[in-house]
Amino acid sequence: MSDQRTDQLSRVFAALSDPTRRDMVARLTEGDATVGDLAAPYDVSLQAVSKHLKVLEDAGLVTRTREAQRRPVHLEAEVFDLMTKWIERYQRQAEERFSRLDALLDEMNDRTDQTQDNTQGGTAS
Amino acid sequence: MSDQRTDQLSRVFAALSDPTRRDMVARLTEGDATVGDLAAPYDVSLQAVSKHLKVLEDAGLVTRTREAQRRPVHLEAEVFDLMTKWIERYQRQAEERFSRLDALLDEMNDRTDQTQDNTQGGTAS
DNA sequence: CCTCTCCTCAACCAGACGGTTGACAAGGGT
DNA sequence: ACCCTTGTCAACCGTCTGGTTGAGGAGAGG
Repeated sequence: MSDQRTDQLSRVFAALSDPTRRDMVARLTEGDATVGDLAAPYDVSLQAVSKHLKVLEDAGLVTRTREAQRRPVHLEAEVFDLMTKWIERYQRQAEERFSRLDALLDEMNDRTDQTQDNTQGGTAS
Repeated sequence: MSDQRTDQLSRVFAALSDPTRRDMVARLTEGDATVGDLAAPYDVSLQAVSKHLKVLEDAGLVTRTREAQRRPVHLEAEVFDLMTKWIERYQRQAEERFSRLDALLDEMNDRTDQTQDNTQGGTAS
């Protein structure tokens, strides 16, 4: 299948399931940053931050280039589209089904009106 | 422990980071289903599916009601908004920064053209 | 009543995850 | 040359996770 050792979508969702990593992504929307910069706000070791960045990188959310001893981290915002597409798809489907269900219920109400006697003003949702 | 165990956004992302769970959500857009229905396509025990559903429920993506011995599972699509809002916010920010950077680079190019000559003979110390 | 269906709870296990510390590679600054 | 800054790699540790099996609760239906 299209499962290349856990697909990217899974990795993206997993990466963003950590508040610290979400925070880093938020920070990166303001511009590239070094590992040290990103580590500063948090009370964890630099190595931990390095690991977080590896997770983000493996998810394709981030790229790291080389600049002297520093490794500037850059946000790759296109990956967001992957999620948005997935979400929108099922969100839309759920809404469609919802309106179909509404229509169905309306129809059932109509039928009930025809076959059975209806109580007055029964505008049940 | 600042929030209630872990915040909902984290739980939602974590819940959707599993392909099986994403698949279940996809299936639920077509209508409510029982645990057995949901378990059928996968080669795992019913208990495992039950656990998956608990994760989805804790994330607020799903609700389970009671109907005889069965437990129909219902998708709560509103939770998607939580993610979409988060994503869109930073996606937009990243794009804005991108265009600002573009503009800045253009301006820098203009200035370079004015103040300096070309790369030739640049014995810069 | 007893049984069968549908599902959850509890215990357990292997592996992934987030964190730590220690060592060290890479590259300036002096 | 030396050292200091910046960051990664590796090993280790406690916890969470996804899976299993076994036991059992809640109803429908003989």
